[in-house]
Amino acid sequence: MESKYITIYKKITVLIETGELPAGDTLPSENELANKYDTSRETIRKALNLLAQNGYIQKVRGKGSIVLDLKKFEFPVSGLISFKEIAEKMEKPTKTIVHEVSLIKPDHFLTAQLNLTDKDYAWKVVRTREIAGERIILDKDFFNKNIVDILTKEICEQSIYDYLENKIGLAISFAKKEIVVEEPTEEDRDCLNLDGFSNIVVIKNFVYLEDATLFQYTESRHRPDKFRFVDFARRKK
Amino acid sequence: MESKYITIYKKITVLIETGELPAGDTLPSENELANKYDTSRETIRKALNLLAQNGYIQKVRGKGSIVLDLKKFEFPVSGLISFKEIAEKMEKPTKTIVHEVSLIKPDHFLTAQLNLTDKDYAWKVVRTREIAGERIILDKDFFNKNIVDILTKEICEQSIYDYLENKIGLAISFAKKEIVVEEPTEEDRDCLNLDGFSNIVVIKNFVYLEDATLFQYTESRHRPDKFRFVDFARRKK
DNA sequence: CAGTGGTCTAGACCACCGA
DNA sequence: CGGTGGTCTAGACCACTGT
Repeated sequence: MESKYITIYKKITVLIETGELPAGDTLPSENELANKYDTSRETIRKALNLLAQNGYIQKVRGKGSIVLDLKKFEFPVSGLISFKEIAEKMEKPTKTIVHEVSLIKPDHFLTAQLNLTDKDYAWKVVRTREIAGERIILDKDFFNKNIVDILTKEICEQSIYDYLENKIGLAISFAKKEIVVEEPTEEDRDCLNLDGFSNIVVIKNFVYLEDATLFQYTESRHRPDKFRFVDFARRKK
Repeated sequence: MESKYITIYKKITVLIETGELPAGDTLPSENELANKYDTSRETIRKALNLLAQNGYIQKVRGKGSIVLDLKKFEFPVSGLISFKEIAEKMEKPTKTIVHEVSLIKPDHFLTAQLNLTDKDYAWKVVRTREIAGERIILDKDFFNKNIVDILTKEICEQSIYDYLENKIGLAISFAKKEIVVEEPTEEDRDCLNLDGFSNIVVIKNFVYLEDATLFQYTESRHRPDKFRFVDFARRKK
C-alpha cells in the first residue's frame, strides 16, 4: 500500500504535467487541499514538499505555492542519468555491446574504491553503448563479489539494475556521482567512435545499498559532444 | 529565531564531524532523541531527514540511523559550486579579473533565457578566475536589469552574491545547472590559458528568486583538466 | 485584518528487524 | 516479542503577505 502523501503527490504531478494546473498559477491552499483529499494538513505538506523538491512548485510564505514552468527543465531533475534515459529522450535506435564479463582480483585502486580486502574478488563488466549507429559511451562496472554472486553476459545485455533489484532483491539506496574530464585512454580509442575528440567526460558513480555499504563502482565514459548533465539545487539557507 | 529542528540538525552534524558519533554507529532512536532534546518525535524526524538528505546518516527501517563516512564525500554534496569553494578547497592563491561590466540590449538568445522583452536591458559581466597563476575559468554573467539596478566593477571584484543577498536583499532560492562540453570560442582562447586543450566544460546556471522569477543566467567556462563536479542523489522510489 | 505557509505537539497505528 | 523508523491525525501558535 502506497502512502497517502505519495498518492497525492502523484495526482498533482499529473495535473501539472497535463497543464490542468498551468505554470504561474497558485495551488489551492494547504487547508483547502487537506479538505479536498480528505486528509490532514501535515500530510498535504509532505506531498507539497516533494513537489517542491522535484521542481514542480515553489512555495512562498504568506502567498501560496506557485506552479513552475516544466518546459525549462527538460531533463530529469538531479538524479541518476542512465543510458536508457538518454536513449529514450533522443528517440533514436540504441544498442548495448558487452565486451567483457569476468571475475577479477581487484587492483589497488579498486580495493580502495570498493572497500575490499585482498582476499575478495570483484566482477568486471565492460560495455559500449551505441546510439544511432555511433558508439558513444563506454561503461566499466565493478561489483563487489560478496554481494553480487553471479553475473552473466545475458544479464549484462539487459538492465543490470533490473536484475539486481528485482531478481536478487538488492536494495539500492543512493549514489554519489563525480564528473571529471580526462584524456582518452587506448581503450577509449579502441571502443568508441572518438572522431578526433581529445577529451572524454567521465562519470564516476559510487552506488550504496540501504545499509550504507558500497557495492558498485562504475565509470561511464562519454564522448564530450554527446554528453549533458542537469542538476537542480535549492540554495542552502 | 531558528527553528528547533534546524538547531538539532546542526548539533548532530557537529557531533558527526568531530567524530563523537563515529561512522558506522547508529544514532539513538527517535524516541530517545525526542526525550533528550525535549521535543516531539516529528521534530526529531525533520532533523534526521535533513541529516539523511545531506549525506550525514542513512536511515534504515526497523534498525536505526547509521552514521555515514564523511571522508568519502570530500566535496559539498550537490549544491552550487562557486569559484570561492573550489579555491578554498585547493588552498592556492586566487585572483578574479573583471574584464567587462556593461549594460547591454540583450540578443535573441538572452531575451529567451532571461524571459525579457525587447524593451528590457541586461547587465553583462565577464570575469576570469586565476588559480595558482593560471587563468582557469571564464565566467559570463547576465542579470535582469529590472531586478538588479546597479552594478559596478568594484562589486564584481568581490562576491556578487554577497552584494545581491546582503546589500540589495534579493532572496535567491534555487538554481538549475546544466553541464555540457563545447569547443572553445575565440574569447575562450583569448581569456584562458588553454594550453592546447580542444574542449571546454561549460556550466550553464539559471538562478531563480523566491517568487520563481529568473533573474540571472551564467556561463562558467572551465578548462577541462581543472574541472570537477560532485552530485549526491538518492534513488527514486 | 484574514489567509497563507512554517513549525511544533502528543498520540496513534503500521511494517519491519532482531532476539 | 519489543524496538525501530514510516505514516497519519487534529489541533495549536507563529511569521509573513496582501488588502
